[in-house]
Amino acid sequence: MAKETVKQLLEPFFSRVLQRDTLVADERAAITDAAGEVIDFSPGEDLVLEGQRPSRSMLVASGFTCRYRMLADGNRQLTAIHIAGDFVDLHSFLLKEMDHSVGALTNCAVITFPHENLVELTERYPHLTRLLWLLTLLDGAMHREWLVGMGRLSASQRTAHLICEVYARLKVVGLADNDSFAFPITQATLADAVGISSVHINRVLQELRQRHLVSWHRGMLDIVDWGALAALAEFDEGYLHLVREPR
Amino acid sequence: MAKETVKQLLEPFFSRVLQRDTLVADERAAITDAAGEVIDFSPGEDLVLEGQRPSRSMLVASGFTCRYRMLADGNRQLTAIHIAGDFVDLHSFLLKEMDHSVGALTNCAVITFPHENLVELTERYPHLTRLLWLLTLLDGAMHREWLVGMGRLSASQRTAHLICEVYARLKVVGLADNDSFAFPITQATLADAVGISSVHINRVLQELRQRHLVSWHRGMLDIVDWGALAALAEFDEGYLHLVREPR
DNA sequence: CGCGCTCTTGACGAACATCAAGCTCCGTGG
DNA sequence: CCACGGAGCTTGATGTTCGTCAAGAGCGCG
Repeated sequence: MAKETVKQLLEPFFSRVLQRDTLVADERAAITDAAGEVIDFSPGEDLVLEGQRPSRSMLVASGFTCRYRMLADGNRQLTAIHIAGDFVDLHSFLLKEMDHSVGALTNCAVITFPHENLVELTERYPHLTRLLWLLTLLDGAMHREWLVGMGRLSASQRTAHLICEVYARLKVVGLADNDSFAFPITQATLADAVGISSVHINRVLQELRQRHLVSWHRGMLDIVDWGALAALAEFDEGYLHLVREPR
Repeated sequence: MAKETVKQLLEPFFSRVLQRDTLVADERAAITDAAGEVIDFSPGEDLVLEGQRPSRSMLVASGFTCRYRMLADGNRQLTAIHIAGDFVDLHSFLLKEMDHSVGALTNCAVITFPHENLVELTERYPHLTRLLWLLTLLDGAMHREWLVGMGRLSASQRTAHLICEVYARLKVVGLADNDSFAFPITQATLADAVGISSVHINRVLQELRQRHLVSWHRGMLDIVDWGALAALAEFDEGYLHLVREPR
């Protein structure tokens, strides 16, 4: 894989990082050099499975992926949705064994980072290490936000919240504008993210449409009334920590 | 605060770390030296509040604490319960602003680590940095586990799961044996952790007692039938990553 | 044209919230 | 020693949210 191509694919990642801190040229180069193979996945394919011990971590260059766990009764629960610029399993670098699976929701391209390269980065670049660490802390912050919603918000509030979050994150990597973005996933997948049945997500979406908060057609999601949507969801983007400062 | 006292208070922390990796003497000393003031808290007091920008992170030496968020309707949702040996806000070192509060559930003692000392640790001790990082990844793993439960398990399953988790974690720091441990919190707090009402947690606990899974009296929790409890909760301690290996 | 996947709808039931009241336990002060 | 008060626990009645089951409609794709 040509280095120029990798640089291109890493653009969303650098956007995400530079939204929170700065990088010197040396650090940028070190990351680019640490990249390995690039892999494509189709919808429904798994990037990595629960129980596996990956020897590399994966960063989404394009498309949507999710972390999920299956339960005894066959139900599925997503714990994260990942977009371009996100590491999906950077934590496996230190946790070693995957405690969940990662699946592709759409066609997507993924950049791999061999763990031995990551070890070297952490040995040589303390500031870069803190930035990689920060990215996993952002995952944790999003987990907490989902957790609060799961425990105390209604199904329509959680659905609204998820839409707000995905929109806010897509904006950072330039994949959303005019209150609109491509969101080509099924209602069943959305239900698994929100923690409700696929029948109920359908009724929730009808409610959100009837209240003129969003419209969602052929994989394009339009936010009709951002203020009302965010108010319903009690959405406050603070937990995304979109502030550039020294880390 | 005498250094010997700090060493003593750090014992649960070292137990936790040494359950997952090894530490050389130099690293152990560096951590001990990085500790600052020790602070005591009473039940109901807050260690740190949402929106604050702490200049130090706190490690629980004894007692129980929790992370929580308040919602518009006055409801509360816990996102973590912390025991001796846990950092409650190590993430604030890099996230800077707290996106949730941390409260004391019982009397507790807390060791502080000024962020400037943590920066120095990360500049000088790459392996130690990875271990601190690992601890925040464990928080993330627990968040995911709670999330799956919130989305797809019943109230009694989630309650059983929480009990299993707390028990497994307390064992690591030597605070549980004979299937029994001190758990001096109110039913209302437990309800806020599980994401249900205080009326319903009461009924759930009655069910768990009647099914001879646990008993809970005067702040002592006894696990009567671990196998059945873990089966009900679909509890598998894998996500706690209790395996010693090089990180 | 027909097949399969996704979306939609209605009827019914289970899980859990809310409201309201009474109870137990335990520390405090007379 | 007992009366008092308050926090936490317990119980019953009732309503809402959401799950499950079952069937059908729309739609893209071969």
